[in-house]
Amino acid sequence: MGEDVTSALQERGVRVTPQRAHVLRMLLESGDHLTADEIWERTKGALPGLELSTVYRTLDALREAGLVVESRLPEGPRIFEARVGQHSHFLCDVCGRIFHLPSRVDASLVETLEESAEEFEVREVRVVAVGLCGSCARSTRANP
Amino acid sequence: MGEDVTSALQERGVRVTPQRAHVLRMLLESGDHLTADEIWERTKGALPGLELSTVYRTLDALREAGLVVESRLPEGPRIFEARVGQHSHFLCDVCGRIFHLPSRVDASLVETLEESAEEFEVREVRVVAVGLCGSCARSTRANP
DNA sequence: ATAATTGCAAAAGCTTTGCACGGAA
DNA sequence: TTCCGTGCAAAGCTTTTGCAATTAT
Repeated sequence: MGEDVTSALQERGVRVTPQRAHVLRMLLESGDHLTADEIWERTKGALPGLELSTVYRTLDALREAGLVVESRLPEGPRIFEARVGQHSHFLCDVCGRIFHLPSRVDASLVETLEESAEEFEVREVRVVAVGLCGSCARSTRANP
Repeated sequence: MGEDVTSALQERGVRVTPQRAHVLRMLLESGDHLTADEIWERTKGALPGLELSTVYRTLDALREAGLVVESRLPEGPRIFEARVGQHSHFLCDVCGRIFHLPSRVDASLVETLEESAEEFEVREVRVVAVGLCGSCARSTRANP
């Protein structure tokens, strides 16, 4: 598994350092959307003396290499995740959890955009939908 | 025209102050997407001693009243605009200009989302598309 | 050997907050 | 009159940067 991370970095022409390998592996294994600070908290145990500024530089490098994606929600600091192929998010108002929209939804959104916004050459679409997730909707109906 | 701004504020139960009236009128008249700092620069002439912190508090009040909308692009500070009914944006990579997507595009996006993301109750959708606007696309083709 | 990366420390940028005074309702 | 909004000053949080030592290739 550590091998995978190392070769992923090498293939992208990114110099392999313990910091980059740990951060990337943690993001891949957790599958979470995390702030730089949270990533720091979760990796500094394994990397004595790791600095938050190094986390930011590491994330920059991973993002440039296409291994990590960064997003901004309506509030709060930036969040980072391992790249998984699509980037649209659903943010639950109540529990604060972040979901990926199913990729077919993502695809339809891009399609819709490209069909109707002929003036523009779309390179990238970032969607953040906000509302109630399934479980919060159910518990809201149960305890109104 | 100043009357309109004043009554818009009153109708929403917002106390009318010169700061709030000027900021709202400027946003309405310009139709621009502006950072707090830019709003400050554009209104301080008419409002001697206006503080940037007051601009932020003013924008908070106007946003809570539903008169102003705030967005975050992939980079840079938040931007604010007078509420116009839809909020999806297209950001040109080259010239940096921000466009509103046609509202039918907005509507299709929400529709697409609600049809396909049945798990979620969507309350709000924020879209930022990034790419080339019409005029930048044309000049790129002209000077490659 | 060479160039890139890190730790450390400091600063920069954006935004919020506490308090006392002045202004709107 | 009563409460809210503002100016002013300070702090807070997130992110970036300079530099010397260290490390990957």
